[in-house]
Amino acid sequence: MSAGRRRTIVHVDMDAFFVSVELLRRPELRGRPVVVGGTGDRGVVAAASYEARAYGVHSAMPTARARRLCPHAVFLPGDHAHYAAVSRRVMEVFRAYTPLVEPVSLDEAFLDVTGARRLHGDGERIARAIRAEVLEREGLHCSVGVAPSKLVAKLASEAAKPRAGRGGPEPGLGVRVVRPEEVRDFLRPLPARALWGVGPATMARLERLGVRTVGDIADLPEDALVHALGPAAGRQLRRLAAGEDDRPVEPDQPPRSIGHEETFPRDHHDREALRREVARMADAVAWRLRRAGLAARTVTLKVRFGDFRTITRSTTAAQAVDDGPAIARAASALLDRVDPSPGVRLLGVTASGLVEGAARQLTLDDLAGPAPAWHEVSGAVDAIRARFGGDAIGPAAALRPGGLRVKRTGDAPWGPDGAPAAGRPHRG
DNA sequence: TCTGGGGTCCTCTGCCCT
DNA sequence: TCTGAGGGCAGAGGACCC
Repeated sequence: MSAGRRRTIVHVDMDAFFVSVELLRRPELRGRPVVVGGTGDRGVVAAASYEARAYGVHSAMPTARARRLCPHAVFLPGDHAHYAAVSRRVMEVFRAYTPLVEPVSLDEAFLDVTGARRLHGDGERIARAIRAEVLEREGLHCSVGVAPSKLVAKLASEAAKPRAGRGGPEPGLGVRVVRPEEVRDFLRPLPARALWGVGPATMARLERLGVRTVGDIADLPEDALVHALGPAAGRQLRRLAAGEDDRPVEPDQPPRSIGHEETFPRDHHDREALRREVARMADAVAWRLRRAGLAARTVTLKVRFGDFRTITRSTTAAQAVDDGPAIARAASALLDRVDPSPGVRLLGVTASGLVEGAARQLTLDDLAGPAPAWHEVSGAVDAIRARFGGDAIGPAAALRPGGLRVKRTGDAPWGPDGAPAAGRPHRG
């Protein structure tokens, strides 16, 4: 974006999205406290209605605590596939105004409407039109911020949101516009925690410098921030506090990693049981990779112990893969480097170093042994899942107490022991 | 009170290569 | 042949976001 051209960025944030979608299916729950999220002993709240928020329930709170705070709330497990379908339709509404739509999550997106103003009117007009259209088409409310940058547009949409009052939801502005000349005055009184990148750890360091508000950060010398937070974070925070944010709206960002992790109802101490979980998760990750047309070079195993200590172990191979057995082999070898005896609470498998799937085919064709040809097996698995659903088929290793069955060597970048079979790529 | 699951980005360290 | 500097990558961990 050229410096001379003033941008108009819109941030749309759906109000209590998961809960609102559920209420469309179950209108009899309207006006009642509703909580969507993990319903097991170790679950957390994904979304709470404004009626539930009035009792102090909020997202990321352990479900057990939410139950104590609001025992008469309705707890729903959540239906991610359905929310994703609704989200896709909402995003299509946005794209009718501009092709520059960057989804942040299922319920949030940035829009660069700079080039759409001639056709659709100024930012505020576009924001109100989008709100009205989302409500008309999907029956969902959203809050919209309009500003010259992503940071301020996001904070503006937050300022436009409804609030949870004792007597129920209190409506917000719906649309909040922050004009360029208003940016500094808008930012200064906000809590420092409102800035992108300021979480609990950074806030604790800032408090030691006497910082409470965004204005306090803007008034600090850059040296002090760099000393407290490091060069990258310190300088970035100073710029944001001054309202300087030229990050573009970027549609169609390819994923950097695809992973799957699960917290177990009870801690696992047995390596073979964990190996079966690894095989299952590797298969799930591989399926998602193939659906995205991607393959991965790096596999990371994440282990969280009963005391919440979390470690990661990763390995990188020269060739990218997208089949479950190869990813499972790599992750299983990483698992061998971990002592599960203290009790494993969570296990995760993540694929990164992603490349387009076409590059993968070359290497797999080269490396796959005469039998089985795993890309063909994977294709068959995908076809079955497409027809009968994701649970219709899975890796035998995930079911059999006998553990992961290892293929003969030479069939993938990770050998039978899980070590990269083709060596490290040339470096330097 | 007891902490999900999906991610991104940054920093630091060690290693390898030039 | 040895040594140090510097760059780049891998691996690990931390912080953060929704």
